[in-house]
Amino acid sequence: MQQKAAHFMTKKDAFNIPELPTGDTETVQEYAYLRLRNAIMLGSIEPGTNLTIRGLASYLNLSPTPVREAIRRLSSEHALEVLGNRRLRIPVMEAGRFEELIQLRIALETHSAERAMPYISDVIVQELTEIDDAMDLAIAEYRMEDLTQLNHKFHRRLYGANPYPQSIPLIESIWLQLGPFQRQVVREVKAYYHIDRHKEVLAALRERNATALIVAIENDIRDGIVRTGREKLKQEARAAQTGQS
Amino acid sequence: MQQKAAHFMTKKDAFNIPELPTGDTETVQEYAYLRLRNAIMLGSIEPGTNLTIRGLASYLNLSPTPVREAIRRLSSEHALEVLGNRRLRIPVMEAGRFEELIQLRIALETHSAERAMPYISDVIVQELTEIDDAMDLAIAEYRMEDLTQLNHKFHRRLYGANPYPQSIPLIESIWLQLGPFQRQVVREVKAYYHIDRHKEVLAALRERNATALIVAIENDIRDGIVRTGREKLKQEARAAQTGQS
DNA sequence: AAGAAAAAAATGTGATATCATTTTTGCGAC
DNA sequence: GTCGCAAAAATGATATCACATTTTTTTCTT
Repeated sequence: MQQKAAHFMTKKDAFNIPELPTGDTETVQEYAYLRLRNAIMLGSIEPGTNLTIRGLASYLNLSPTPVREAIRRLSSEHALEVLGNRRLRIPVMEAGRFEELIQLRIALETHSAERAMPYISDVIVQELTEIDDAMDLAIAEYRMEDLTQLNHKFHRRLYGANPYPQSIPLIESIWLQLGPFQRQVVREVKAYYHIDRHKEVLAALRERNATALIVAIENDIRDGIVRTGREKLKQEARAAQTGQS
Repeated sequence: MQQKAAHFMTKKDAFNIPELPTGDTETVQEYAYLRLRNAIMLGSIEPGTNLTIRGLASYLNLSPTPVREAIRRLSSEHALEVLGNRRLRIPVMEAGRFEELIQLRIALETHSAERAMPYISDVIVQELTEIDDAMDLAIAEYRMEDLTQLNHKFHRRLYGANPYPQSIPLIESIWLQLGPFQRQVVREVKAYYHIDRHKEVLAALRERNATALIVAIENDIRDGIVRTGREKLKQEARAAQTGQS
């Protein structure tokens, strides 16, 4: 079945990398980096797909050099794997890795929220409220890409209240690793419903209550996609066991 | 004064990047990456030094291309900054950043220790004991570079007991950011003495006591260089305030 | 001597060429 | 058909080249 699908699916149309506003990039390397990063985050490149530097370069109409540099950066952030042979791919999620990434995300984000708390001002709470309102709208209109981006913006703004937000790049690396899988889940599982825990986060911030904030952040992460994601991974494991290839 | 020093100090001898066994590298890019990484970690390149891609390339006897890629990776790991103008440098430590990095390190490493605990076996405890013995020897003989490397090896081995050690790359990024400053401290502050908290860590592991392990890890990090580092940063801040340039 | 303008050198970036290695394709034997 | 093998194509890695921009040095003016 898989082979049949691969038969008429050439490399060209195996993925569709969304374009990107070309304005805000200074160098081609950065453009390639941002565009590939965005594509990975949005799940535009199926995990497991074989990629090549030259293939991506010609797809993006660039020379291999800047693409290669973009790939080095993405591989440093664990957004993609550089396999020993001459292949690149977006890592395929595994149950054990998923659990570790979620736990790591909780540890990092609760820590960052706690470290940001002393710097929370009314202005920041207001900004966060506005982002949350935009999220409500995105949910209502089922704009999932926007929802993801707004969610990241919300968290980034919160942790970035700390004047030395050293943890943000690490958190973004985790987001980047979870992104492709999350999008797979959202795409495949129809019965996905969103529980908005940001209201809890905002309440804790308004009260300047650090303990409540930590709990709210943890709930937010857990309710995100964790349950549905676990379910999908269990099903895949079961399928692999019965219908071994 | 600084200018006078810079006068007879050409770019060539502003740093001395240690050589590296050329055997275990497959590509030139990786060699450059490992060698620069090692040099940064060892404090061979003074934070704040102006660097150029071509300068490093000619210093390492390589073409600019692989050096560029190595630098992209290092900049992704926040081991060095790519300044907008055409300059690279190792970031200079600041008090606020130092505090955040230490707190982040504690959060990440206690989390990782806890997540590794269920996978700790007698074999691993034995390996860790051997590394700790080697550290005692290194301290006695005042081999500071070896001590750093063995310390990292100890922690890596511990957290790596977890079959999905997703946190290790993030922790290594923090080490890389703290490394240059730590070496400055060790070099400048003579009255630095080492408190070995690894014995506590090992005791907690033998008892399979997660709570004690977390405390021991936190103590280990705190006792490392934190107090002395804080002191140096305070002194620098004071000096900058009085003798403003 | 000091500052401004001009010339020279250096730098980052990206495309291209080359080479060794790997992957894919084509083709004949069974 | 399918397996094996050789030819062909593709790929990653790196050096080099070209170009625009920036930095540094030199020269000229006052």
